[in-house]
Amino acid sequence: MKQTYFLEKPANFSFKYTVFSHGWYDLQPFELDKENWRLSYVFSDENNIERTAATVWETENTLRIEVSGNRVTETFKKKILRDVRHILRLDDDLSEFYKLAKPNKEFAWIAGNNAGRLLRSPTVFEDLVKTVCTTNCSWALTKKMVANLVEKLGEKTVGGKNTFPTPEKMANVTAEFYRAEIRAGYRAPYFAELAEKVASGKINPESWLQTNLSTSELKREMKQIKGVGNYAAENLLKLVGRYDGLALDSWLRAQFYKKHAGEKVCADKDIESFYERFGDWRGLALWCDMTEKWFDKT
DNA sequence: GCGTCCAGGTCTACC
DNA sequence: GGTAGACCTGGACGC
Repeated sequence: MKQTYFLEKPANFSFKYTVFSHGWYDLQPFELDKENWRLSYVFSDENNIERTAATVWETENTLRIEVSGNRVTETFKKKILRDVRHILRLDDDLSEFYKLAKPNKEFAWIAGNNAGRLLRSPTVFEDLVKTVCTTNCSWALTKKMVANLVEKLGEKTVGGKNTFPTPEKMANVTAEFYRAEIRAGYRAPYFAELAEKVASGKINPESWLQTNLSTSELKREMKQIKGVGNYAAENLLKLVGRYDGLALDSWLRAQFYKKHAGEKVCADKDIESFYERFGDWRGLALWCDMTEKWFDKT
């Protein structure tokens, strides 16, 4: 049985540019059908009792959401729609960023294509765990670690798909489990500690979405978590809507050298000054600039 | 087949 | 505060 829901597409929104904004679409429980441009995700309700896979795609004026599996309750339906809004960042206002991008010849395409919304998970906790999985390893290993988390700790839906594990579920296994089963290596004790702290309420990553802390204070708080350094914190900041950090990693640096420095290595401060004109939006400007070519293939 | 390098870094000890 | 070295994994590459 399938049920279909609809959400209105906001102005200045591009489904493809949002889904393809970074590698998250490639990490479970996301799944992208690139041929038909349909994004799937496995949702769970507030109490992690009801679970279902849903597929989102765009029509002319709307986003269509098809939910498979058992009939969902009205409360769960509302949560799925709320999560879709969150994931696709339908309520983000990028008009100020587009105003800065438009006059720049190299950046005008961003506003022209409604790019800049970065796909994210329904919870900050999930984005936090996934971000730690991206550190100091290849993308292939990141995918493997995330897949292991979902397959070995997630809850199964009627259709056989798994959710991303809850903090409680992750707190129930040991560091040795993360090392042996998730193949997390030195990150193993970090995951065990993080899950315990979130499950017990000692830290609340979801509060980062609405905190009154300044960006530098929030970054400091994020870096208190083992496994979260400068890059990881700045990446997370982008996912909670703060773009003043560049989140430079080896891939971004290499792309910048190629595009703007004639293949020569330059200092991070040179990269920073290149995007200074974008003020608090500089991290997003850098990311869009470095990923522009991705969209040639879509 | 084997050894080495390195990839979407971070932590800790030491200065 | 700045820096060197250790830390897991697994794919790519050279031999």
